[in-house]
Amino acid sequence: MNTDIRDRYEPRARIMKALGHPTRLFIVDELSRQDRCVCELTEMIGADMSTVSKHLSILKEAGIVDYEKQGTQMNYRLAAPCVVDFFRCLENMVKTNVRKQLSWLQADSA
Amino acid sequence: MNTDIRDRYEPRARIMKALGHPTRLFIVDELSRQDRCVCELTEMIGADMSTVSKHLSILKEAGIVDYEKQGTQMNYRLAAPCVVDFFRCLENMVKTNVRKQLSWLQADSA
DNA sequence: ACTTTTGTTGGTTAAATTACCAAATAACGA
DNA sequence: TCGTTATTTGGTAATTTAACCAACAAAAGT
Repeated sequence: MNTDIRDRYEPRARIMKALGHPTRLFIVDELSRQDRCVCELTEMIGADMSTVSKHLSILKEAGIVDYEKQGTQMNYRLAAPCVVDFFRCLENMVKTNVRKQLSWLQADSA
Repeated sequence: MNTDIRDRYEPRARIMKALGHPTRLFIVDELSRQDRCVCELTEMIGADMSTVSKHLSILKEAGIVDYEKQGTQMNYRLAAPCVVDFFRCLENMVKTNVRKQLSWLQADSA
């Protein structure tokens, strides 16, 4: 692949990739409402804490979240609120996709 | 992992994941300027045409692009222009990340 | 009909991702 | 100091992704 293109788009791709997992998308959504520690997020998500911690480090690495140590807890917060602006676009796309799938189903049964 | 969360966020995550690759990000950027056939994109990207075709099918599956057959060519176009609105946010994040890395480097050398 | 151009699909292989458990680290409180 | 709570890191196995080549399909021109 063209090296220029890779180098130019790779940093942006890394951010998108960080958002490309349901758990991490949930975390961003939740942090847009209020700051949370790892234990709270782990409780909500229902996975191993080490798994959640790794998801958070991916988001941190991408510059999407940041944290602050408070006692024994790590308080995570949204560092790039602009990502949430994109969620409305995503939701519309999901709706469009579902409508499309529905129309395929109806076409098949006809 | 909590099944509800997965089911709720998975469709949105799939769209983000589709955008999480430098080649696909380039394609979206290029299609935001003008429609292109697979051969043109392949030429610009410099990868195997089958590779580019597969990238396009991932973007199509996510509802990000659409195509129209014109003779022997497939003309791809951007189906969800709102994704491009997010690019400015991405660019700012990349800049912030680079600044942060720079400050780490300076802190190390000090 | 035959060839060329344009694209997609299947197969294979290497690399990346994800989840869990176990072990290590750090701050607190008894 | 010792044990507890909160969190990260390392290791491992299963799954997914991505790239190439080869084979197939469709439209166009000769």
